[in-house]
Amino acid sequence: MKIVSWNVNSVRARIENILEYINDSNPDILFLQEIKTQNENFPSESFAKSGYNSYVFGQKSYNGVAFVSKSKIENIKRDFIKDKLKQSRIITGEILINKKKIKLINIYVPNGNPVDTEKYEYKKDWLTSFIKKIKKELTINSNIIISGDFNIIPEEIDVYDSKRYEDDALYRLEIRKKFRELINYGFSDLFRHFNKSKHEYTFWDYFAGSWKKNYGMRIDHFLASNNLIGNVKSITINKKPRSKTKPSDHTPIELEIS
DNA sequence: ATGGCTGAGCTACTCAGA
Repeated sequence: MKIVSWNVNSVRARIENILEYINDSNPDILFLQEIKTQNENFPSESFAKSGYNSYVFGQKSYNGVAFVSKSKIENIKRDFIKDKLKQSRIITGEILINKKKIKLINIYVPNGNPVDTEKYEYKKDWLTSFIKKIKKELTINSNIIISGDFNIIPEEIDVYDSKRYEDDALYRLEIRKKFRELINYGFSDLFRHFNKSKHEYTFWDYFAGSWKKNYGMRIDHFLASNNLIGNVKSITINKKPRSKTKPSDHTPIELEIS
């Protein structure tokens, strides 16, 4: 089974690119973030034509997450945590892989910049609530996949110039510690697990020729509960969609699991 | 090496992203 996570930076502005990606890559499930639209304007019909069901937690203009899936996803929920600002940032569901019930958690973590504002506090609080809920969730179901745009650069090798980001909400030590805390509850950062020293990125700014210069960062992640690592066939960052015209600033990360 | 792109909502310009 191929599961893909992609911050598309507007599902409507990106629909042609996404459909082309689906046609090329044939994913079973897409975790989308930053769909930037309300449920009623989500292009479910376009995905249906390609054979996919849509499960949407939208919001006007900003944020928004969705699952797009060939098979049905059960037990869809949009209230995994109580979001203080009522932003649409998490959708969860359940699937069966090899008769194992797997909890799917699709997240779009707040950016948090600039750091001396309430935006940063919101990010910290959000992560605190999320981690607390995950800890609780592990007592119910030990098979969990968390994926999405974490807006966290886990380590120095995950950004082209870490010095520049030391006081940035994506790389501040305090934020990276939250990521470590989550991992320490029993998850693996799958890309890093299978690529111990690779410098690969999932995001490049639109401006200043960032893509051409490879000034990127790895902020989109697949976390799997440790008991699922043996089921992972591959984890790949697919840079092709970032090179297309009218691209998202993020590129898909692809998980093969059986 | 910051905000010089980009998108939404709206239809002039702000807000947001990272």
